[in-house]
Amino acid sequence: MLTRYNHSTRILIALDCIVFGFDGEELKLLLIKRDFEPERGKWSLMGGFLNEDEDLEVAANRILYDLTGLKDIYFEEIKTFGEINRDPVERTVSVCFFALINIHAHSQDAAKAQNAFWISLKDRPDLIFDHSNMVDLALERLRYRAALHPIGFELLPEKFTIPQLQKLYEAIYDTPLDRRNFSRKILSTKLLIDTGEKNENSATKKAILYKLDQEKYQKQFNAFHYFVSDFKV
Amino acid sequence: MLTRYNHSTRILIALDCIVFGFDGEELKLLLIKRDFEPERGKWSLMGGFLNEDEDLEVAANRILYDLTGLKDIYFEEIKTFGEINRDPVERTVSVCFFALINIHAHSQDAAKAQNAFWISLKDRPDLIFDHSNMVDLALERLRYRAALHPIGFELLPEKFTIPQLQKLYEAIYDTPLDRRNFSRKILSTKLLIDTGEKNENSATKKAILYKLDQEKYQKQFNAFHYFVSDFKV
DNA sequence: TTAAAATTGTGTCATAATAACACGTTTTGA
DNA sequence: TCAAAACGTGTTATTATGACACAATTTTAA
Repeated sequence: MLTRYNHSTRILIALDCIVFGFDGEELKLLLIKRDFEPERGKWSLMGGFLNEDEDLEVAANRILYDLTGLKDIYFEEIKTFGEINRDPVERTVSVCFFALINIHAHSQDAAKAQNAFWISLKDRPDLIFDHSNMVDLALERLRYRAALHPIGFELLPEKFTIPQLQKLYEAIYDTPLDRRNFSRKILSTKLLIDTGEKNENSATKKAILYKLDQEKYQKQFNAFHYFVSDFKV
Repeated sequence: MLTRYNHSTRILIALDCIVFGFDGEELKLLLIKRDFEPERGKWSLMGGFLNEDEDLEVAANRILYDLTGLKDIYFEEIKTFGEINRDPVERTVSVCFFALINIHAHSQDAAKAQNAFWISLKDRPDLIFDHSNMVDLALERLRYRAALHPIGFELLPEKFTIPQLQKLYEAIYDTPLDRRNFSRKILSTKLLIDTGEKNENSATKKAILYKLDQEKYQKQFNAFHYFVSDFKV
């Protein structure tokens, strides 16, 4: 009986995560200002290595927890990056994923401990290694998925208004949307529950606060469509 | 300057591939009857290990070439499987992908050398490790992608008829489709070019043979939609 | 030689979804 | 109290979709 495979190379496995947030106006990334080697002082994605005694999915959750203090974050694997020289220190294969969080609900202490900062997508700096490619792919995938599934809600607080939701979609697709058609389309999904409350922060007419119908969200995850001109990708 | 990462575990990286084919009636898988250890005599996916001096994508192409004798096969990464005990021999992380090929265009010698056989999806045997989960996920992903992008053509010969294309979609989604609406929808994409030839194999009215407009295929890859009841997933 | 059977190509129609656009309401503050 | 800004809902024309009918082609058998 075999106990190991012979003639094969063991390689470091990393995980790198694109964390998206939304501040009400712009889509943002939670990036790390590195105060450790290699590439100290440069910007990178949050990442880590897969441990010997750890499932890949568990490792992803660990890395997200260390960054945000949150558990059960919504995330999707995007792609595994495996070019020979993508990491100049040592051959490393990286499993890349994106996560969506409520920008106001994570731990400031955790972010500080990782030296993490929210950066607008439009202002994003160069990132180390192939991390900029990862962000490009993550944004593309976010647009793809958000057009087909109601994952945008993961970026909003529990209670939100339709105009806030529209601003989110406009940020994701970097395009203006018609207020009236957007409202009709979103309401037709029956995913929103009127909380009876209104947005008291508004300086003009206060918009209705809705929350997500969690049961329908699960059921209709695959039935939701919000095409924005064939994804604009 | 660092030359290696310390305190991290190096792990075997495998690649496993689900190869789909279409015989005109049914969707099929190219599976390996293992004549090597571990799990000799059982069925598995085609796979292999990532080499030290090899890009991940190059490795995928190598594995597909060894199995089919073909280069430039259409394939998509699905997911990286990384549970601790998924391979009982040794901790192995597997990058899983699916490939689409013309069932009649690959090398019989290559298949014979790998002990590979076409098996109908409906008759598929139990597979080793987590390979059955991989096939489940691959089928789901194929349905998802084929509803949004014209990848089904990768499973057909260069020249094909609309009824053949319809049978392919019916096999992918395991559901009957209306002949007239299907034809209208496919022709409206303008992706098909009438070759002027007809299918001489038919015992009744000979259908028009079309070929794919390669230029439009590239351009409209993201604009093609063929929803079948919200993917039925 | 012709009629039946199988299959293909094209057309119609009612309904649903979408995009473009208008109007009235609420709220604050000048 | 009235103007400005933002919100909620409605209308209409166009397009897409699903359900369905009919005529044309080809082989086979009467």
